[in-house]
Amino acid sequence: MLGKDYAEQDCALARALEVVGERWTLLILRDAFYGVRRFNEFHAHLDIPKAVLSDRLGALVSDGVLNRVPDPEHGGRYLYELTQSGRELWPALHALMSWGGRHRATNSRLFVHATCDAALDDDGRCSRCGHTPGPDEIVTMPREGRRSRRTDPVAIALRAPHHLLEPLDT
Amino acid sequence: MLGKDYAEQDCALARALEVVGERWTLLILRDAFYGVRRFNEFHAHLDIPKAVLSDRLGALVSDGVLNRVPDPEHGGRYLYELTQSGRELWPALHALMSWGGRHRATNSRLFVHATCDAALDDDGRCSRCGHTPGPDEIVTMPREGRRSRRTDPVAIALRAPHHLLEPLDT
DNA sequence: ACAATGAGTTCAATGACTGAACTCGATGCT
DNA sequence: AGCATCGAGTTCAGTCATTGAACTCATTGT
Repeated sequence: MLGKDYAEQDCALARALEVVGERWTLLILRDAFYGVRRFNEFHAHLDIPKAVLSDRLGALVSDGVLNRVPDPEHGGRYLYELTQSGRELWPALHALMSWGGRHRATNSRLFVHATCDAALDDDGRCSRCGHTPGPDEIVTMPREGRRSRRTDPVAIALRAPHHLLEPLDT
Repeated sequence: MLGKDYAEQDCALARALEVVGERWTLLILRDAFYGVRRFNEFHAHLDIPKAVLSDRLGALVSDGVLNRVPDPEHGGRYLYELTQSGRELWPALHALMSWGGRHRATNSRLFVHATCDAALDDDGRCSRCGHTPGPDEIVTMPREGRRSRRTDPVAIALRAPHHLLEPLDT
């Protein structure tokens, strides 16, 4: 996105969009909430050019939204994990997903409050207890009969219910 | 944004981003919530090239997020107004603004539940009654001592408290 | 020792964004 | 009536971002 800043807009939305407003960035963060942590997993699940993925991950790290940490199991590799500030993007992400699910209906996923086992409403509130859980208390799963047609390891792992933020097993 | 779609992502977020994910689009919608309705007001407040503004407004209209209606006061002119589906983007917009205000603090604005006269929290909930009002029940105003340095008519009109969705008087 | 995999970087071609100049119809002024 | 102005765009050349393919290089796996 040419000129990714909005210098003349002294507005909180413009500042937020300078961080998450570029093409692919919110999809990368969605995957991060789903538990994707490796470069190649992002690449396989997103069909994004590697150069762009590399650029976006770097920007998110320097904006403090992701952390790049050494992979304890493989020397020379790194994992990308959401920081606290990154996790606080969950409400915005969920609101956009809800809107997309309502108005551009495709296979939207279900989000469930783990401790109540009850679905979240469009405002992110648990339909049983009324609280608005953070991502660490949410389980996601495909809706009935709406499995993704993708066949990459991430898409397959996400066919089973999965706790947000927990590393995917691919 | 090259290839603005995300064809291989069968996901509600991708569908939403195909509508609101391009550069400038969410800032245009923010202005629409603030009551901006004319081409030139958008142009003056956003510092966006006219060709891009024209393209974005057209796309939002054909995506059913804005309506283009004849201006009753001026023949040959049109007004852009949020449709119902456009208004339902408010929670997503508010969530992004809250995040920007918290993590990239600049002059974020205040949003108040009109019937309670109490501020909204980061989840968009009224701090007095606990409801999550829609944009038609919200008043926005600058925070103390945080007036925008912009001098266009829209920025000036927004220095006074203003009911969302109501036409700005410029 | 050799091939394969993960995690990138480099590069040419393509497409989007920018700013300035131009158009065209509807008021507004004299 | 005639002229300038303003709103709402369109056109266009130059610049910059995105794409996809090819390349690198270190680390496993066999």
